[in-house]
Amino acid sequence: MATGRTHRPATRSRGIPEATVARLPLYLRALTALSERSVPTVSSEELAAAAGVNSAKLRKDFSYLGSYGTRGVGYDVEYLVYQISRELGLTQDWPVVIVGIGNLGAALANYGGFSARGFRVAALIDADPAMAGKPVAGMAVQHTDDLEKIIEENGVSIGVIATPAGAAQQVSERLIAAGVTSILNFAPTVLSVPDGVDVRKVDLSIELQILAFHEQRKAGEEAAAAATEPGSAVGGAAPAAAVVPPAGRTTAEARKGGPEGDVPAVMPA
Amino acid sequence: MATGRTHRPATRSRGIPEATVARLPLYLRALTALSERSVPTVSSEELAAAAGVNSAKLRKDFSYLGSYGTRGVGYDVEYLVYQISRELGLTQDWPVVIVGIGNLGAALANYGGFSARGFRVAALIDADPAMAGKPVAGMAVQHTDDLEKIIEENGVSIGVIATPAGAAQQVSERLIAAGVTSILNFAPTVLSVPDGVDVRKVDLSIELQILAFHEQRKAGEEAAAAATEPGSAVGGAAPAAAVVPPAGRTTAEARKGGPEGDVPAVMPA
DNA sequence: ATGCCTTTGTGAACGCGTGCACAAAGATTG
DNA sequence: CAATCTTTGTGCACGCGTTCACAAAGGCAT
Repeated sequence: MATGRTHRPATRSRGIPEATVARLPLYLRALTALSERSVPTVSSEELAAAAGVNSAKLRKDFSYLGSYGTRGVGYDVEYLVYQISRELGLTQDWPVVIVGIGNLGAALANYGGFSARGFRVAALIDADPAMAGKPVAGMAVQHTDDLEKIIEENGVSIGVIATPAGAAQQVSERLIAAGVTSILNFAPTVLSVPDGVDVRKVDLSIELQILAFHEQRKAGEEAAAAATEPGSAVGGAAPAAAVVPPAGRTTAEARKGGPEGDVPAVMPA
Repeated sequence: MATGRTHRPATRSRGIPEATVARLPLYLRALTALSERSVPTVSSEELAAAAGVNSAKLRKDFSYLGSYGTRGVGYDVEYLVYQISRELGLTQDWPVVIVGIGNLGAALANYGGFSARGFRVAALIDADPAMAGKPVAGMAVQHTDDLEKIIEENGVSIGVIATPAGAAQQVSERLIAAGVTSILNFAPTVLSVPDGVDVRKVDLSIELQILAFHEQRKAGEEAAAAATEPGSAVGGAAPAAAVVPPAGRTTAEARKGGPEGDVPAVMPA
């Protein structure tokens, strides 16, 4: 039910897999680019390449939306842009509030991609009285006291939290109480919200830590590979204590402690 | 996200599932908070609640790291902090460069969470000559011309891209050529990188679109529910339906009726 | 020591997502 | 119209991730 049509076979847009939904914006972006270049049609292979996914996956994704392709030809770009936009709800207007106008909040407010697709920054809200009235991205910052009023008057259902971690939970509660049902959280905290409220989080710190993990793993494998020369690989065992300095990256500080295999420093009783 | 890493069966005893890796930073954050409160031990149930996950999942996650718990008691907080930190590679120092010092790049540079855990901003890089030398977050911005030199001299293996979409691919190529093997991409573009390079993307626009999808779905369900009981209007913060007519269907003019035969009807308002 | 109580660690079942491979559908050409 | 070629749509199998449920393990009181 992209909309409220009740007569529609429930199998259509009701059950779109979450993984597919997450890729639709990707397809939409690629399609928009094609559209601007006035490309009339595109094959699943081409579009998949542009979106960085497997073509079979793309076709399956589109099959959840309906049969919008033409065999032997491909997909009509304009038509697909419209269908995906509609499915994602981008044919509507979504007023959004940003709470917490610090460095990040201000950057988000200035971000052009916001208004690009149906999203409109309805208000910027900050708890600091000194911020109130100040113009950010051509818009006066409003004080947290008016949060509820702003939400209700503008019919806001999506809120963006860019406050410090300590304030995030409370802000989310106020947003939700005022009627917000979707939150995009930039604060490094786990928000606990009632059922029916969607939360997506963007966490720089976590992303970096995940990258660091893989980076360390790569360094470990490199070291292990280098060690393959002398004695054969250690088999299924762990990268062992192959604490060989990463090849080619010997600059900077000497990496203390290898990838793994060093002895635990502390082991409490 | 990550592109490469297809080989490597990951069947290794040390092979930690990707999903688990993604949660480790979450656990670490919760554990750090406990540590600061001097809590000595924590049960899987408590920690899981703090991290917002299922306790069985948490125990299984930890089981990949080894048996660090004590039955009947729980996990030693300090010890676990250390183990996870080590596993994530946070006991090392990770110099990072941020490329693209616009609103977002500057916000990232000022973000405290960076230096918090082993990550150190080694340099801020921008293509605008006017930016060169300017201080941002207490650090002079450097020009893109010196990118390669900076990477090599500082042994940088992680790069953050905060440039406009158009510049991102080229920047990534230069970073990779200079030795970077992990990229955190904030630009709204799909980066194509060689195997062995990890890319994680943070895309505000995509997150919002995913939220919009669910928001629309919720509104549709509400409307459908309301339709069952005629009379009651939809309350809440559902945005006004501003349905746009289908874009010009140039090529497939005389196509079969519509998407599913229906023109986007306005929601039962 | 013995028995009870708490909590971990994990076997097993299930569901989701992915990718292969191919038949069917439509365009296109002769 | 028939043959051929291109590309979609999808059945199927596989692997990963999640969750349940429980036996084993350790602490603690008696």
